[in-house]
Parts: sequence; C-alpha cells; structure tokens
Amino acid sequence: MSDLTIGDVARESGIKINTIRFYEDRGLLPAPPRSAGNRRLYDPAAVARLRFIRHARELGFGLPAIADLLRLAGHPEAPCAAADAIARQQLAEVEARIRSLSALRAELQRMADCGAGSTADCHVLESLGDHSLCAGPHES
Amino acid sequence: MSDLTIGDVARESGIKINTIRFYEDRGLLPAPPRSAGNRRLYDPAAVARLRFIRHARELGFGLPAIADLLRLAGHPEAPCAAADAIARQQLAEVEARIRSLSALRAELQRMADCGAGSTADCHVLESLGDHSLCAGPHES
DNA sequence: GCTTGCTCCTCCAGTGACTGGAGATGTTAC
DNA sequence: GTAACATCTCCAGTCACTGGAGGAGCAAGC
Ligand SMILES: [Zn+2]
Ligand SMILES: [Zn+2]
Ligand SMILES: [Zn+2]
Ligand SMILES: [Zn+2]
Repeated sequence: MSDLTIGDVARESGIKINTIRFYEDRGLLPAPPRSAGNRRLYDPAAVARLRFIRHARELGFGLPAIADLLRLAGHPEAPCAAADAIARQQLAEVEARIRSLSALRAELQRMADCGAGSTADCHVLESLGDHSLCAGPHES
Repeated sequence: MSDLTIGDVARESGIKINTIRFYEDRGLLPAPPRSAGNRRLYDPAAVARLRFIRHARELGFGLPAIADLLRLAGHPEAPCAAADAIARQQLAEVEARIRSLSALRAELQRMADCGAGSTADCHVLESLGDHSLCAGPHES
C-alpha cells in the first residue's frame, strides 16, 4: 500500500534513478520486489538507506566503505569500533588530500603572478617546464 | 643519431611507456618518425615536452588545459595572458577543492569521536543517517 | 644460424562512480 | 483510443591512465 516507485525514492532521496539502479547492481541496495508490470516497488526504509548512502558519498566515502557501514548498521548490538575505524580512515584520507592540495596551491600561487608580456618570458610556462624552480616535490 | 627509443624517453621523463603512447593518441605529443622496424624514434625535445606535461599533471592540470598550454608555449612572441588565465583558473579550482575538503574534515572530525559501545548508539552511523545533525551543506 | 632475453608493437579491458541515451514497454489521464 | 509520461534493460562514454595478451624486432652468446 505504501509502495514507492523508483521515481518517488529518487525524488525523496535526491539520488538519480539511474544511480539507484547502479547502487542496486553494486549491492548497496537490496533488489526490491516488482509489480506485475516489472516496476520496482520500494519500502519507505529504502529512502532512509539511500539518504545514508548519499550523505556518506558527500563526505567522500567510497562505495565499498559505504557497503561496510551499511552492513555494520544492521547489527545494533555489535560494538561500533569497526564503523569508527572507517570514519577515522576517511578523515585521514581527507586530511592527506588537503595537505597535498595546499602544496599545489602554494606552487600555483608562486607561478600565477606573472608580469611578463610574452610567452617567451612567461612565469607560468617557465615554471611548468622546470620543476627545479619549485620549492618541494609534489605527491599525488 | 641522437634518436631516443620510447624506453629512453620514459626513463628520462618519468612517464610510463603506455602513458606516452596515450599522450600521443590524445595529441599532446606529436607522433614521432619510426625506425625500419616500426619503433618510435624521439627527438631529445620530446623529453622536455613530456617533463612539462608531467609537471603540469602533478599540479592538477587536465589534459585539455595542458594541450592549450603547450600550444601557447609554441608561440614565444604572443602575449601570455591566456596561459596566465589557465593557471589562475587551476589555482581557483584547487582553492575550491581545499575549501570543500576542509568542510568535510570538520564534519568527519565531529562524527569520528564516538564514545558509544554499540552500533545502535554510534555517533558515526547516526550522523551519516541524518544530515540535519551537520553544521552546513556539503558541495562536491 | 639459433636461442635467449629484452624491448617494442597494437589492441583491448578495467579502474570509480556514475551519466546519458536508445529502444522497448507499462501506466495514467483525457 | 491515444497521448504523455514513467520505467524497463542494456550499452557507451566520462578521466587519465594501467596492465596484459599476443606478436615481432633486436642484440649477444654459443
Ligand atoms: Zn605569463
Ligand atoms: Zn613542481
Ligand atoms: Zn561508534
Ligand atoms: Zn552532512
């Protein structure tokens, strides 16, 4: 009676229809029952699950990590150390990316203040052609 | 006489052989002449060009932007405003990504200090399930 | 001249996380 | 009945590579 179409859950979760089917294919969302006409019929709980996925994606978690988190969330009595570890690792990765990007920003700032008029003397092109003008190494 | 094999330029530029062929396919590197046995024979200038590409990639430039920069570098008499604009835009993108990641870091820090024992009360899972617990919106 | 081992060739599939489209049905409103 | 819309499956493309299969060139040792 309170069955939702894929369009409904897409609207309510903010996730596109194609992406919902993709998540089902990847095992993040259980395959729902179908109507007589082969349409997916969702439980309202699917919206909460999709919102969880969306929020985790916005925070940068990868799909395998989200699958782990969803599995852990299904065992309310179990200790949450595993979930906490996944979040801490994500935090560490975000911090590493911030450090790396901050180094890039410094290099780009140095080379972007170019007072030359011709490309022959351009600070940007010169710096790109010779990394020894840089302060440190760049790591990906 | 001073012709280099693809292995030579790979070693000297720090770019893998497959990637060099990929850059050739994408038009970043002109297709070099071939030997009688169909091997690519490179000019030493190819090494400089590849080093330029590598450095720009390390700084986060995309391949279309690098193609533009290489084209501009080939006109020494022209004004360098276009090259400077590409660098400034790259700087702006890096800064935007740093801002976005800093917001993510704050959210992750808030949710990662979880003192709960069971997943039922886990701060991580709770926060992921309800974005209204977050301070602000997340933009990609 | 033959084998061994290295380099190189082309082509193709896979990565992550989707996105968009084709072409075929199902459903709803008038 | 028919027009408009929603949904179905499947496939190709995105970005910047990476690695591998299967074949051929090339130098050295015997
Ligand atoms: Zn300049
Ligand atoms: Zn550098
Ligand atoms: Zn916890
Ligand atoms: Zn949030």
